[in-house]
Amino acid sequence: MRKLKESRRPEILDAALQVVAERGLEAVSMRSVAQRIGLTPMALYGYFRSKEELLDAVLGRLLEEIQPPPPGCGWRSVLVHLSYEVRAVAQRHPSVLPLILTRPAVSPVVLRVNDLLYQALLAAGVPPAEIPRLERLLGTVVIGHVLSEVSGRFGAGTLDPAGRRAQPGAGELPGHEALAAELDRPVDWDAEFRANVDELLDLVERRSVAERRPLAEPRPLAEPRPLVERRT
Amino acid sequence: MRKLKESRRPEILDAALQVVAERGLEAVSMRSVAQRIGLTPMALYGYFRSKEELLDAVLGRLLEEIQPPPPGCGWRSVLVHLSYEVRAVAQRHPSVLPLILTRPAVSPVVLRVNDLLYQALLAAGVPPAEIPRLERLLGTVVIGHVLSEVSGRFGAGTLDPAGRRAQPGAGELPGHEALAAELDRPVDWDAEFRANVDELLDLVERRSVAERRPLAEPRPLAEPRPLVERRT
DNA sequence: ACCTGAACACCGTTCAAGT
DNA sequence: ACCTGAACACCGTTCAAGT
Repeated sequence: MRKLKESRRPEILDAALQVVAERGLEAVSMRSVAQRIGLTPMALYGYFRSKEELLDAVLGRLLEEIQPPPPGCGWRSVLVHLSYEVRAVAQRHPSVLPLILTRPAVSPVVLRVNDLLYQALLAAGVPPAEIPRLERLLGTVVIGHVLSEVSGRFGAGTLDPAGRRAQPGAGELPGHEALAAELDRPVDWDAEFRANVDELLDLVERRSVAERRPLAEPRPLAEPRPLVERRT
Repeated sequence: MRKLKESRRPEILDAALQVVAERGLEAVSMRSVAQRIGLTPMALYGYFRSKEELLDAVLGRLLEEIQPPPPGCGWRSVLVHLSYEVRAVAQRHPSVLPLILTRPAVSPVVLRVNDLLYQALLAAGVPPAEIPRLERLLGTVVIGHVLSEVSGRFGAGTLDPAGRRAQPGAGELPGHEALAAELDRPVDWDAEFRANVDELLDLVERRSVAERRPLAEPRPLAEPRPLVERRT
């Protein structure tokens, strides 16, 4: 297990992100990434042990874009802020997202975001025994929503709602019929995301019984990244 | 756009599922699936237009394992039942799951499950304007939880909680410290899943104001599949 | 109607070698 | 210390042909 080089890692990750942005996640290959910065595919193996590791690092690189909440926020604003940040990062890099539920995210940034969540739930007065579960539920809802929105599960293909209802093999769909008017309405995803987060935070609030705990001042979530000249 | 053959589709899907079960999702290739039933890779293109289409069909095949709720259930039991069914299917085929959030699921089964959800929410007395969002939220939580559980996001790699806290580059983690006792406890995922579903259904119940609507008797969700002899 | 064979343009990764 | 070149064992898919 050789030691990995560090020097050009950021440059390589940027190249990978460019490939994803321009040609999609499946276009990312050791060959395509290497080519973009004038290297042989094999050169990348000095920096990452495998393609998997490279992709994990790409995901970590994205999460570093998450901004910490502004100082002086209450627990609820902290949670709202972080949810919106995650969604914003996701919308900036839609094609990379499928990685997030497929690969375990163990970068230091994830840990620090989780820590902010824990602190906020403590500050909300949630009993400690309930906090890990509520933190996971919150994360699941935020990530699940964002992923569904960005990668097609909500879209349900190209069929409009009416067409979907009339699909062959579907048979009788009394629920769809009763809700036809609602289902044909276009969806405001921004509003839906806000409503979901809000409702979950109500749920959190209802769980709080204990005495509240003060929130620490937030600090930057990631080290400032080294600057890299791009050769495009 | 040629018409696709039907005859041996079930046989091919079974072969694909066997490959996934034995060697994982990445081992599924036109070559490996074809080989398992004594065909040339090219023969599959008579039944599926591409590997993508084959994988979509595999996902559809899984969803057909979902059992409809027993007759005479109240709306709440219907929703609980369906959540547990989805989780059970997921646990039976863990490696196939990543497909579910990556590919839009438009099989007739999805439609019929959605329809049961709509009917249950109507029966619960939720105002129609709220139902599509709540249905999506429910789906997101169930699928998100199951996926996280099965494909590693909750696992967070091989590090135990204590080891994770001590990771290099993590810095100060006051939230983790305050919750150390809780975080070191092993998690009962069954209980956590039940608690999440329960809490969401409470949330649904709090949304119900209108007069309730009777539930129709549930019917089978999928046609019984044609029998296929396996040649192993 | 259903399937095969050869070919094309790709993959990730190993190993030994080059400066 | 950092990178290259050739090679291996794979991919999905097209096209023309075979029975």
